[in-house]
Amino acid sequence: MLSLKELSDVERFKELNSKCYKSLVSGASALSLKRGAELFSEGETPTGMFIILKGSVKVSKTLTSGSEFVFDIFYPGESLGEVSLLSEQDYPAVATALEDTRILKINKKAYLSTFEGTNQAVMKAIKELCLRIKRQHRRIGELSAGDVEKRIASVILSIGERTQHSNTKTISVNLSRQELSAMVGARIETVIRIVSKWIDSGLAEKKTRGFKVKKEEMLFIIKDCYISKAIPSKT
Amino acid sequence: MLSLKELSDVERFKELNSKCYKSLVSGASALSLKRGAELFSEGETPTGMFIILKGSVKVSKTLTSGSEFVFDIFYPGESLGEVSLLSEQDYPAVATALEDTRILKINKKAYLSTFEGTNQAVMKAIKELCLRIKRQHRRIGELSAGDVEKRIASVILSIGERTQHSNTKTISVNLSRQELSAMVGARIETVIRIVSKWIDSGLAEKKTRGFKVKKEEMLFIIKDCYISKAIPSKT
DNA sequence: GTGGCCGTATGACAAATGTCATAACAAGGC
DNA sequence: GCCTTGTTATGACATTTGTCATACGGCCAC
Repeated sequence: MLSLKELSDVERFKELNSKCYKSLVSGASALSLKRGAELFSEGETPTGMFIILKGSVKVSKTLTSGSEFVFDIFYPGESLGEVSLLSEQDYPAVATALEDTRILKINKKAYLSTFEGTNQAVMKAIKELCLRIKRQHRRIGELSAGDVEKRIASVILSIGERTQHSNTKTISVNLSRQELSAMVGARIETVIRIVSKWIDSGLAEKKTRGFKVKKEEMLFIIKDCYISKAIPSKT
Repeated sequence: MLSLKELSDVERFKELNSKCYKSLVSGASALSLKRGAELFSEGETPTGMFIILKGSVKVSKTLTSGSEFVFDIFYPGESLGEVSLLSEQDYPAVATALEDTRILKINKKAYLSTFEGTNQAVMKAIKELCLRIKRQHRRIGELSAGDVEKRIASVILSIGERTQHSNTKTISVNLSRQELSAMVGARIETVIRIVSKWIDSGLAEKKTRGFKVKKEEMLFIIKDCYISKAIPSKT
C-alpha cells in the first residue's frame, strides 16, 4: 500500500476528489521488474491496471517459430492493462520489462470503484473507446502478419468478423483490389496476383463488386500469425 | 433533428437516462453520403462525432505520390471522430464513404454535455484511452511507412517523441537490433545492415546499449510517409 | 453499335528482403 | 588467462515484391 503523497505525484492521479483517493490508496502497490521479467502473460486474467513509473515495458507476441513481434512499448506515465480490465478480458499478449522498471499497480476493485456513479452514456463511450483500441491492436497485428498474402488474409478475416455476425463459411469482400492494396500496404499488382491465384485454385470466387473467400482457407493461410483470433462483439 | 425513437434504436444510445436523451436529441442529425463522398478531411476541426448507421467509411491518407493507405474501416454501429472531438484536435486523416452510407451525427455541444458531472478520475481515464488510440494510429502508420529503412526511422522518431521532452537534436535508441526488428516486422539481419549503413555514413553513432541518431536525418528519411507528425503530450 | 474509362490481368525485369552460413567482437564467469 | 554466451557484422543466394509496359474485359454515354 502506497502513501497518498506517492499516488498524487503520478500525473494520472493528480487533482482527484478525496473519495477517489481513498479507494485508490487502499488498492495501490508498487512493483519492481528486472529487465526481461514479465509483468503479465498472454491469456492471464487481469487483477488490476498498471502505470509505468520508471523504465519501459514491451507488449509482444511470439510465434512457435520463435520470431517475436512487438505491438507497442510503454513509457513512464502511460497506463497498461486498462483495456483488458475494463473489458473483463484476458490479456491478448505478453508484457515484458525492456529494462529495470518500476510500476504502480491499482487493483481491480479500487480501479473500478472510481467509475461508480458514472452515467450510462459515459460508460458506453468508454466501452466504445476500448473496442476501438482492440480493433487497432488487431490492425497492428494484421500489418505485421508476414508476407502480403498473409496480410490480405488477415484483413479479410477481420472484415468478416466485423460485418458478418452469423457463422457463415464464406466471407464476402466488397473492396476493390485497389482498396485492398491500400489496406495492406502493398502494390495493386501484387494484390491482383494473389487474389487471382486464390480464384484459380478455387479458394476464392468472383463477385459483382469484389470477391468472396472461404473462411477456413483464410484461417489456414494466416496460421501462426501475430493477430489475435477474434474481436469481441459489442455487449 | 432526429426523433427520440430513432436515437434509442442505435445500440450506443440505448438505455440512457432521460437527461442524456434530452441533450442528445437536440444535437442529433442524420447524413447520407454517396460512395466516394468525404465525411471529413485531414486538418479539419471536428464539430461533432459520428456513428455509422449503414454502409462503411474508410479513414486514410494519400501521399503526394498518389499512393493511399487505409488506416481503418468503420462499419455500422461503430463511432468515428470521437477521439478528435474529446481531444479537441483536428482530424488526423480523411474519412471517405466506401459505399452509399448513412451516418448519425451528434454535435459537439450535445455530445460533451453527456460528460457533465463525470468525476476527474473517469475523465482522466478517458483522456488516457484517447492518447492510446492516437499512439496506435501512429503505430499503424509506422508499419505502413514503406521499406524497412523508413519503418525503422518512423519507430525511432516515435520513441524520441515519447521519451525525450526537450528539443534535442539526437535521439537515443536503447533497443537492440533484435528488439528493433521485432518492432518493424523485419529480419534482424536487415535491421543490422541498415543501422550499420547509418553508422558508416555518420547518420548514427554507436552507444553502450543501442545507438543514437540525428533527428533531422530521420525526418528526412521518412519524408512523404503516412505517419502523423507528432503525438501530443499529456495535458 | 463505338469509343472511352475503369478495374483487372499478365509478363519481364529490377530492387528489396529473407534465409542460411560464418565470423568478429564484447562482456562476464571460471 | 580461457571459455561461454549474446550481439553485431558480412557474404552468397533464393524469394518476394515493386516497377513498368501492355492488354483484356465490362460498363456506360453517346
